[in-house]
Amino acid sequence: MPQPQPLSPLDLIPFLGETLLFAGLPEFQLLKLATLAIVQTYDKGESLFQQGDAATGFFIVQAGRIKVFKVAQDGREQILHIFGEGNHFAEVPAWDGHPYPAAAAAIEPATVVFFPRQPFLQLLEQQPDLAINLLKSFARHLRHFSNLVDTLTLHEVPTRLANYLLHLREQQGSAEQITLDLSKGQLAARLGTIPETLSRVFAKLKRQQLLAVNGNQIHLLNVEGLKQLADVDIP
Amino acid sequence: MPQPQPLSPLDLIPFLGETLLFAGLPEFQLLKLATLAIVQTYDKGESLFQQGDAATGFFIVQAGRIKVFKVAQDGREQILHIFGEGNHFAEVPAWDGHPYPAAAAAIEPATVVFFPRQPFLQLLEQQPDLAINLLKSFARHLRHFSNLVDTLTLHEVPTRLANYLLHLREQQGSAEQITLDLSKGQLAARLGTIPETLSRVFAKLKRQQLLAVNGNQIHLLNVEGLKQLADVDIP
DNA sequence: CTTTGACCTTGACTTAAGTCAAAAAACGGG
DNA sequence: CCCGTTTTTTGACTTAAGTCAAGGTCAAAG
Repeated sequence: MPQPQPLSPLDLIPFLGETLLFAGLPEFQLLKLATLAIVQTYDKGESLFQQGDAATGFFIVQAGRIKVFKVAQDGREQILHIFGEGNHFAEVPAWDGHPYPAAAAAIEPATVVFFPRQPFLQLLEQQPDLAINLLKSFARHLRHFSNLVDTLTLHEVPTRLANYLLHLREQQGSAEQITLDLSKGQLAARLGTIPETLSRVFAKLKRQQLLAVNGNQIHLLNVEGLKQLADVDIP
Repeated sequence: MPQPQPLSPLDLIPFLGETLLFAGLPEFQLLKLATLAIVQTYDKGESLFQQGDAATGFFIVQAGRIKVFKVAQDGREQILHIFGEGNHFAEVPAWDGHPYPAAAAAIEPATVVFFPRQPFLQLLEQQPDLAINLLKSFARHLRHFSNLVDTLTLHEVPTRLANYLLHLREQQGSAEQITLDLSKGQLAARLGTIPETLSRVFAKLKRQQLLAVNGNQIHLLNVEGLKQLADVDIP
C-alpha cells in the first residue's frame, strides 16, 4: 500500500515549478496545485496501478523510479517507459478519462506526487501554458514510442542492447566504464526479451571482446564495434 | 512527384471543418487555413517523405490512404499507422520542428492536403481550441502506440492476425464475410511480419477451420475460435 | 489471346530467441 | 557472518518466424 506522506504543500512548490509540465506557471497556481497534490511512497516492486484501471489522475516522480509496462497473459513484461525524478506520466489517461493502458510499478523505493484528475482538468482550462506543456510532453512520448517500435520490431536483441549501453554511456559522461541503471531482469523487460536471453547476449558480446561485465558494472572495450552493432538511425 | 492540384480554397472549407483537428474552428480561420493549404496527389507507392527529412508541415488525407512506417536497413518495413480520409498525421514533427521520425507513402492513389509548418504554428497561438484538438490527436496516437507495442511484442503472429480480422469485422458491420483493406504484403508489414509468414498463418487458420480465404475476401468460419486466439486485452 | 509484372504461396532450411530445469552468485536481513 | 531468498547464469531443447528459391495466380497491357 502506498503511504500518503504528511508533507506541507509549501515544500512542494519549488519542486513542481521545476518539472517540465508545470514550468512557467505563476506562483499562485503552483500553490493551488501543491494543495491538491498527494505525496505517496512506494516500496520496490509495489504497483501504482494496473492496466485497465480507471484513471483517477497522473503522477510526478519525486524520488526513485517508476516503470510503466504491459504484461502478457503468460506474465512476460514489456517495459514501455521508465520515469525518474521530475518526470510525469499517465497524463493521457488523466486527461482523456479512459482507463490506464498499461500498468505502473516502482522499480526501487519511490516517492511520487499524485494529482487527481478533476482539478487538473480545471487548471488546464485556466492555463493555456499548461496545455502547451502537455503538448510538449505528449510529443516527447510519441517520439519515444516510434523509436521503441522501431527498436523492438526491426532490430535484434544484441543490437538493442548495444544501443541501450551506448545511450547509457552518453548519459554517464561517455566514459568506457558504465553502471547499469536497471537490474538485468528489468533490463531484459526493457529490451523486450527475457533474462536468459539477455544473459546469453552479454556472454556473446564478452566473447567478441566488445565489453566486460562485472555485476552492474559494464566496461565497454570496443565502443566502435558496439556502435557498428547498434547502427542506430534517427531517434 | 506529387501533383499540386489547382483547387479553389473555398472548396476545401467544408472538408477541413469536418476533420477532428479543425472541428469547431470559426469560419474565417478555416478560410485562412484553406488558403495556406496545398493539395497534392500521389500515385500508389509514391513517397510523401522519408524518415529523417526535415519537417516542413503536416498532412490531412482527403482521399485514398497513406501509410506511415519505419524501414530497417535490410528493407523490412514496419507500418506504424495507416491514415484514411479525414485523418491527419505528422502533426508532431510539424509542431516540434524535429525531423519526421518515420517515412510516409501512399498505399493507393491518394489526395492529401499539406499545411506548412509556420502558419500552422501561428494559428495555434491564436486558437486555443486548436491546441485542444491537437492534444486529443496526440492522445489518440499515444494509445494507438501503446497498443501497437503490446501487440507486436507480447503476441504471436496468428494472434495478431486474428485480432486484426476481428477489428476489421467490427468495422465492416460484424458480418462473417470481410474484405481485407490491405494487400497481403502490406498487411504483413502492418502485423510486423513478412508475406511468407502471413501466408503460412492464413494457411494454418484455414486448416483449423477458423476461416476461408478467397483473394481479399475472408470468410470467418468460427468467430468464437478467433476471439479465443486473439484474446485481446484493453486497447 | 498471351505476355508481363506484381503479388502471393509453398517448400526446405536456418536462426533467433523462448522454455524448462538446475546450478551459481549476489543480496539482505536476523 | 550465516541463511534463505532473489537474481543471474548455463545447458539442453523447442519453436516461431525469417531466408532463399521456385512456382503459381491474376489482371492489365500489348
